[in-house]
Amino acid sequence: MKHERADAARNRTKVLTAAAELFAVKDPRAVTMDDIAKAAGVGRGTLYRRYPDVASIAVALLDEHETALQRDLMSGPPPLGPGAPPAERLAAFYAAMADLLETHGNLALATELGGRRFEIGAYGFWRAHVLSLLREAAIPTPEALADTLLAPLAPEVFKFQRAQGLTLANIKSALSRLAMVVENRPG
Amino acid sequence: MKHERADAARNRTKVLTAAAELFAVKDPRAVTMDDIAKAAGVGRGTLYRRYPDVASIAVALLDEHETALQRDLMSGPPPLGPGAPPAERLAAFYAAMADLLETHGNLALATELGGRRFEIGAYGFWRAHVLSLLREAAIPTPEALADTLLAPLAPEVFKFQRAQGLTLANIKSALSRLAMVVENRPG
DNA sequence: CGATAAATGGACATCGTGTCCGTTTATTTG
DNA sequence: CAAATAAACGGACACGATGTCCATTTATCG
Repeated sequence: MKHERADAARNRTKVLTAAAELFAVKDPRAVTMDDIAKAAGVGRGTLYRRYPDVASIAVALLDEHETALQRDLMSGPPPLGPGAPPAERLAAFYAAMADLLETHGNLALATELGGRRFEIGAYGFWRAHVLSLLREAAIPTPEALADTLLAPLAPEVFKFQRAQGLTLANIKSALSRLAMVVENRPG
Repeated sequence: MKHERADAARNRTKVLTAAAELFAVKDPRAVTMDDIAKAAGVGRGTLYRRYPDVASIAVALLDEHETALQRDLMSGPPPLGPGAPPAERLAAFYAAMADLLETHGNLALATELGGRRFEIGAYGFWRAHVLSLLREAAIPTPEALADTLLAPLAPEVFKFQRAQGLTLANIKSALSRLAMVVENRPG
């Protein structure tokens, strides 16, 4: 494929760094395409050329952190990666996601503007991962449970919990209790 | 207190029925104050006089259904009301909420426009209920778990699951498995 | 039947969106 | 190095929704 033009590349990074700054400083849901264009010193048209909306810019920024976790899930050491029992892997996944939300919560929030939560590629990945854990644990009809178990990881939920005064440890603890549902036990 | 003026009362019902119609027909997130005013045959100013935004109209509509459930939770027969063990009460609550979402999902969706999920009074009620069940079950530091257990009841989650082809029964089944986390078991 | 206060409705100013297109700039080619 | 070409740029524009404001209408009371 052809090389990206120099000015294009320069503007891309200007946009991304400016957007990251904005997301970090103010409420991500209040960040507008106009804001980003202004902050990046770029025209509106230039911005829209690459990104159709604010959420997709946030996705681009968050992506790098998410793919790191995704790699660990697929081929990292246990309990995150393969090798540990499903319940432990789920708990480890929860803990890792909580850390991700703690560090990049604002970004994650911006990612879902307009209720796009389920349309984003990452959600499909997390869902597939949880689903495979449920299958490995021989849970019957795991499809519904996968979404159910993913719901508490919604950025809004995490943000709300933190705003309530709950600590990261509190939340992780609640999530690890949740992870116990994949254990088969006497009915 | 003074009586509500006749025309005011008439317009109130015109607004509410028109809004209910709109929410039922089209995507609730696309319903605008303008739409409702037009459909109700009422001016914008009249609408804003009573309701500050679309979400609050949806709240008014949903309220009646929610309060019925809230009454049953507090003083209805078990397992929904007091008397049954916490795990069963939670499962019953989940089932009732799933039914509510199945019937009034669009309304619930409209209720949370602008990410207001946690600011709405109803959420506080559900949270208090779950919290009391967790306390009764002697779960340590139950605060974080309450929000975690409530997260799968987000209207968007339910809607997504249904859109995926999952049945109401599938979802209820997943939720009742979730309810098992309140059972104390050998660690 | 006024008088009074409440209720109404639409015009207005503002803001964000997404598109369109004339202009500028990087890159390629001779 | 200079002209040619294609890509990228940026701001103007039209649109849609919001929330407010206030002149006018309407219900209610004495």
